[in-house]
Amino acid sequence: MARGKTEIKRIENSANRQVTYSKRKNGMIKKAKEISILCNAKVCLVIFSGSGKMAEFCSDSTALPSMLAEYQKQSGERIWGADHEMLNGEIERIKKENESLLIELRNLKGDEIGPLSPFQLIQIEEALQRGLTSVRDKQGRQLEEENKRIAMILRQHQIARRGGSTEEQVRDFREIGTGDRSVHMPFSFCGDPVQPDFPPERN
Amino acid sequence: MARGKTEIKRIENSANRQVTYSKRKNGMIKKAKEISILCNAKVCLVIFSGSGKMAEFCSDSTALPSMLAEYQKQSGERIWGADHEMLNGEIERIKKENESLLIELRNLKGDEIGPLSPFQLIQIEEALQRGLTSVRDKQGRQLEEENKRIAMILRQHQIARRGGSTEEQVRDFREIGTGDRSVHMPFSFCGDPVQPDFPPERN
DNA sequence: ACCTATTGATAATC
DNA sequence: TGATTATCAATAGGT
Repeated sequence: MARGKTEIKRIENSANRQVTYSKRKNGMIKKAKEISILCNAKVCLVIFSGSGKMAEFCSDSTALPSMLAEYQKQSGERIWGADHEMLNGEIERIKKENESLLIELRNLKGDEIGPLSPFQLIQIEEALQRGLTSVRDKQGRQLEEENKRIAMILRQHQIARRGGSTEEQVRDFREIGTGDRSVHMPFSFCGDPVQPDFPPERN
Repeated sequence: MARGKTEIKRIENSANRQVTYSKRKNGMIKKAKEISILCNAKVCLVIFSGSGKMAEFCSDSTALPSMLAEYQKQSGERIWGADHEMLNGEIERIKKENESLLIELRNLKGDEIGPLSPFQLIQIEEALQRGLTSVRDKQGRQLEEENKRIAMILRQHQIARRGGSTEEQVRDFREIGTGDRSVHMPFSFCGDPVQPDFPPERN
């Protein structure tokens, strides 16, 4: 604007462009400050240079979110709309999935089966029966393994007793009963649930 | 800036303030346009007058969302953060809930019980047993009701036969066997699931 | 709104 | 970058 009228067109000289950018950027920020003070206005100014560096002035930075909300309302533009709506949709979807899982789970546990039809009840019954079979089968196999382990340990101790009972081997024996019960405790040691259909020992 | 130096302080005269706002607002928007052209910069300028009316200039309105994302990244400020993060948190929470429900459901169905401890297996077994009891109890009660219904209908037909068998009454009778099976079909008519612990008729 | 004296901004140059 | 300065552009106050 000085030393010759400035045409408003892209400044081709990169250095000049950079300098002009810097000056005008400062000028705009100054003006933004001024108008916000003089006229009691709220201003939000964000500038990105050609190289992507950002500068900003905001008359009340804490109010930026609500300003943007207001902006969105007044301009009708959806700024974060796409993102936001996607998330909301996702939540709805998952919640529904959740709900149906919960219902299925309750039904399997025998709750809220009041409104179910006989046919549905039969399906649930069959599912429960299959589950029970699987679980008991698994318990049976765990039991077998435990029995094998115990048998093996006993055998070792019999051998040890014949060979000469050392301190170490006695300690080994004690560990059987004091280990992590939730993992190593044989099934047959647990309270008194409904017993599986397996004989206590098969081999 | 003209006719006397302007102090940068709130203009108390409302009319003057309004005029100055209007002029400076236009000036700023012009400057914003100019810098965006001259320096190849991206500018987003949003101004709210004291009365809340909005004016804006944005060098590339379609790019506003990504500009705001960039703004958020560079400034570290959370623009839409509160809302957005809340939604994300919600999604995470529900997904976890979902996952655990799914695992529980699978376990009840006898799937993926490989890594479970004997103790866990017992709990599942008990849950299944309880569910089975509930379901069969329910089936038993449904069966009773069905039996009562059938008994009642038969009794009506016996009465009808004594009184004089009309066409309508015969049609009624046929409907018993062709109705919606999933709702009205007595349990005892269904395939051959494991039978409930109830006798076919109690009263 | 328009005008214009004046101030403020800034392009060119160093 | 920063300072200088000749110019141009913006605008305050009046109409």
